[in-house]
Amino acid sequence: MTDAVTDREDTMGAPTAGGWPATEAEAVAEQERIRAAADLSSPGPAPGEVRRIAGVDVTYDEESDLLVAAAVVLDADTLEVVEEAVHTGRSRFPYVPGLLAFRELPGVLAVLEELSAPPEVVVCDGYGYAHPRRAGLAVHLGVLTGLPCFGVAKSPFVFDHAEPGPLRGDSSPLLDPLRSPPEVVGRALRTRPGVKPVFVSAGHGISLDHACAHTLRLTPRYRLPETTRGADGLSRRALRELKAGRREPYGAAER
DNA sequence: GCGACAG
DNA sequence: ATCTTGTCGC
Repeated sequence: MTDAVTDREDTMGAPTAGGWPATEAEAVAEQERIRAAADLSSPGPAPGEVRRIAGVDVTYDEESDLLVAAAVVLDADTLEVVEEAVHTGRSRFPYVPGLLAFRELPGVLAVLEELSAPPEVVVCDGYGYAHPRRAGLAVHLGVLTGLPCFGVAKSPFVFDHAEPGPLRGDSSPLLDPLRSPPEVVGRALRTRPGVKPVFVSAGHGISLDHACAHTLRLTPRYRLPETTRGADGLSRRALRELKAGRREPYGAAER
């Protein structure tokens, strides 16, 4: 009776504000415009040319429909936290593979506004150019903000890659198998020896080489960049506190 | 038609 | 994404 697409649209909820897409078709059309506006040729800032580098992430609560977006700005040299911000909102778009940006960006844009000054580079939790329409989260955020952005994802999504060498810094091309010949869209990068690689792709205003260099600078101890770890931790913490605060003190919640 | 599918 | 304890190892 209904296919998967219809089911997803049925879960999208109330009409959205600010011209945000209300359907998957609108979102796809918007991605075509985003792709056309992306800067994929600038080398952008290299490590050492940057002071403030930020990570952004969003955590969701299924039942309440609430979300918390977090931004953590690090000193690019020392990796110390220099600023943090959170923003609470409500989900405007469901998770649909290939349309993640429409779920995450309202919160991310809002939390970036909370910062005292814009960061010089933003690291996204997901993909950039490595996307079916070359318009992943990091591309989209970069186009909307004008900030250099790149993506570091934890899983290969729809792309292919050979196993990188075992050492930190080893990498292999991330390939889109749906193009002939397969196009290089990113890199599987080993950030810790013997540990599963991360998947880096350029977004906007920064090259893949620089994105990988930043990623290695941000991973002195763990697989994932400190920016991502910081933003993920902060958003989870903030959502947990928010839920605790909304609950009645003695479990007298239902009414 | 079916499975896969960033977070 | 989220549900979840302990456990092995540097």
